[in-house]
Amino acid sequence: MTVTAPEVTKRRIGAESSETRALIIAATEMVIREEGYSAASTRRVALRAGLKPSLVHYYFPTTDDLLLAVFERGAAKSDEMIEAAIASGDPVRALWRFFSDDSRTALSVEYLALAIRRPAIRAKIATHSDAMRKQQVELFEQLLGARLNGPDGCPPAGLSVILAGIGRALFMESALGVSTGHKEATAWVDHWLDRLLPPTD
Amino acid sequence: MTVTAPEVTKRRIGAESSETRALIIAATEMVIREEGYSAASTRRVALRAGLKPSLVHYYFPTTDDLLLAVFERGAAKSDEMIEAAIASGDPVRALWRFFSDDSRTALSVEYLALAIRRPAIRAKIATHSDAMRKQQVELFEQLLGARLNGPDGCPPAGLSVILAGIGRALFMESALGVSTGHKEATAWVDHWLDRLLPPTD
DNA sequence: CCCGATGCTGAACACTAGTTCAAATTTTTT
DNA sequence: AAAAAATTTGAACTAGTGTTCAGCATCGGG
Repeated sequence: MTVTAPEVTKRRIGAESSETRALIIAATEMVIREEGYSAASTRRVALRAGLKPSLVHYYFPTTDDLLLAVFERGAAKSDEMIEAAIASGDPVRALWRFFSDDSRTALSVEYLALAIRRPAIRAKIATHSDAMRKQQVELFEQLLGARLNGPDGCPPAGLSVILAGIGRALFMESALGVSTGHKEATAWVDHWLDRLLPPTD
Repeated sequence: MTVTAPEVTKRRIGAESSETRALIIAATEMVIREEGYSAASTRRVALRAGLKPSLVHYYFPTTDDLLLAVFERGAAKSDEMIEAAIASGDPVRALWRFFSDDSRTALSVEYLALAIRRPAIRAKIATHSDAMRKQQVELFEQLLGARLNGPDGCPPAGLSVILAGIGRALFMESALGVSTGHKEATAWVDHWLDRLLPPTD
């Protein structure tokens, strides 16, 4: 007999499919949205979800496990939105709308902050960011190919960085309460996109 | 007798001019640089400076007081750098270099994060950001006035938002470990500035 | 009907943080 | 040198966090 697995006396963990588990993830996302990632402690999350802290740890042994799960869910949602944008009639502008969407950007900024301080999570977020960018590069290449080398042109990869960067800047400054120049920056992006990709009207 | 001031039995606070005070501020900035603003606790700062926690509180009754002082010092330094950029022969590119300077951007991103979660500090940071922007708008107006309305043009306020935004994006993504498209974005900015403001060579 | 798997709870431990304050120490003033 | 003022320290209190774990509850199948 004997043999079997040399399991290290694993602790019990709640099922992936559990409703409670989903509830915890949702509550965590809310907390992050409302109070920032640094408020996303297992205890606060528990309070928010109306559960006991130890139950949170039953589903997510460590806080990193929880945050990772939350990010994964968020990333999946964001991927869906991008897919939808790409599938739309005007993918570039849809993408720009995606980048300047406050609610999404709020989370993505929190994840970024999270990544910088949580090594365990950084890799996953970095990989996802990079994959998103590459996907966009391909899209831009197909869509704008010829035009990108014109005098107003911009390599696809640069375009992606620039749109994402401006979108994030607008959001972060708004959160701070600064908005000088935002109208102008937005108008410029619109204008630029119009030259790059004349509206088909 | 009596009368005098209705002082609320104020606690004693260390002198503004104290060396220890300066040391504490410097240590705090280091901690923020190396471990992020969330690591800037009075106790960690004390450890870092080789002092006792209570001494930190002698100079800065609350953590917000400390962070505010640190920000003020940082803002002053940043103002100096901007003044230097403006006084240089090529202010716009000097400013862009300022925005893409890693070491400065690192701090400014931390301050931004700080502001979003520390109401007591938000106002000061917001005011400073706005003042910086307005100063730049003026500069761009004087410098680029005519050209800004051309087909490639951009209102000065927009230009400031865009350069700051792209600079921050490049930094944050680098910190994360993502760099796809960075070369291209940087090259595009350089190219754009060249069209807007031909190098005087 | 019992039994094991699964879900959940309470209590506890170790640790970090902010803050206060009386007392000790050092420096400055007189 | 005595007195006053400024600086520094030690110890403590409060509060929050991550995490563990033994055990209670429940529930579906054998």
